[in-house]
Amino acid sequence: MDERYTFALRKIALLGGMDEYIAVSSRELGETLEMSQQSASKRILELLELRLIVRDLGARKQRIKLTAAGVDELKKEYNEYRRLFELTDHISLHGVVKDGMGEGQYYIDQEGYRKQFEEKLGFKPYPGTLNISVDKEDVGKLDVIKSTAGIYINGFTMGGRTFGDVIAYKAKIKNVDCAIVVPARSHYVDIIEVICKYHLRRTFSLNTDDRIDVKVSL
Amino acid sequence: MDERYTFALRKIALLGGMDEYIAVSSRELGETLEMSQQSASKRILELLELRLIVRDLGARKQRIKLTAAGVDELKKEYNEYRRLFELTDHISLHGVVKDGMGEGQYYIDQEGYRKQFEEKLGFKPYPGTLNISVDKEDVGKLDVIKSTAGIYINGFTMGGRTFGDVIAYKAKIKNVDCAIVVPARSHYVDIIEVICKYHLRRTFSLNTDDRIDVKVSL
DNA sequence: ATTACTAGTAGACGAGTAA
DNA sequence: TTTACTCGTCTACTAGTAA
Repeated sequence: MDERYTFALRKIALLGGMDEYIAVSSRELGETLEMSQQSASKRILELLELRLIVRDLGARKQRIKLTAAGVDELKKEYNEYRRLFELTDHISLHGVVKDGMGEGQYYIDQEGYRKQFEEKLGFKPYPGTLNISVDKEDVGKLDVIKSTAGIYINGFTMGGRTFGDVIAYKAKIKNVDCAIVVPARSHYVDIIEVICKYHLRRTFSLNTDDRIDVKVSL
Repeated sequence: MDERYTFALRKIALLGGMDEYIAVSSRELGETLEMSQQSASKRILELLELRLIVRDLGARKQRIKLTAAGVDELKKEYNEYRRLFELTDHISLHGVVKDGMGEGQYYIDQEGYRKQFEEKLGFKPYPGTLNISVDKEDVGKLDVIKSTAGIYINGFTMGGRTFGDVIAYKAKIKNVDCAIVVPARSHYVDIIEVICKYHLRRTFSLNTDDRIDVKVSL
């Protein structure tokens, strides 16, 4: 991907073209890209050809918008910047305590997981998980966390029931060692489950909807 | 700034050249930039000329590193991406309560600031500021906040003493309206001052080093 | 191996202009 | 006003090669 294209995409996005169609003449785009109207017009044609933008060529003024592919290009570059500026040795997730349905305990208690947690994490988890609803603005950080290695916990079958692979990431809540656990094959999640040697709710006197921070190690 | 340069800077940074000197031959750089050895060599000379990188030209292999100016260029672009992907209608700053030296009160009490606060923010600030040491990982967000408009508070001279321009940004702490205040011509800061109608320390029973979140509106 | 010069060239750009 | 064609220029690139 030529940086000329991502540059143009970024500037179009900054003009608002990521969410909806925006009216931008080739002259205007030329100004923001610091090039002539002719070159900007050509750039638009190139981006259209690459299917990075779509256009609604009205009578007076064209309206353009990034396609999903165009947004993906920008996300790719954004993630490069995150690697440069955000990742130190941990990522902080902010959120609020939520009620689990008790299914956390059911999973943790499974011998197939339990043994691996002890072996690979170095602590015997308290039976039950602390559920945290991650702030909307921090949900993207989960992608970054998932792009790192983590500790692979193999799934198993037990009495005809299948328990999938999960990945654990070592973490801390106020200096207490714990781990967040996510399904290996998971889509979008905004609730994380935290396991710990201690009963976290009791240890920190947490109530539902209390704010809490989790520092995930990388 | 030509996107060709920031592209090269970003790739060098991803190779580790943001923190320390890295050994990269012009051939290698050419590979990562998808260009010839000759062009990569030229690009390096250009970046050197612009003082965006520095070089230690050893006998066998050159070692290069981004300068502060080079890192700033990347930060600028990073902030553009943050605006695209992170910013909804607010930015959350996380940090801990710190002791001010009482100078907050001294400034707030100045009639020159006081009147403008009341007029432009819509509340009469409690005399005194809450100082918050922003988490290291959130300090970068201050740049993003500063890149937005904010509410300009003009400086003034009073008894031979000059009080500089400051910028206020409306914010909330746990749903209580407040504002963060930063000097208009400020360098790097990691402590923010919060003003509010109420005495925040008392209202929220805050002690020094307590964790706290501030939601800055955009 | 390196880095980086010179020379030649492909292509990106802008001016002029049509629709 | 728009968008976008053709065409001439100029520049950013690569190949060849020196040090």
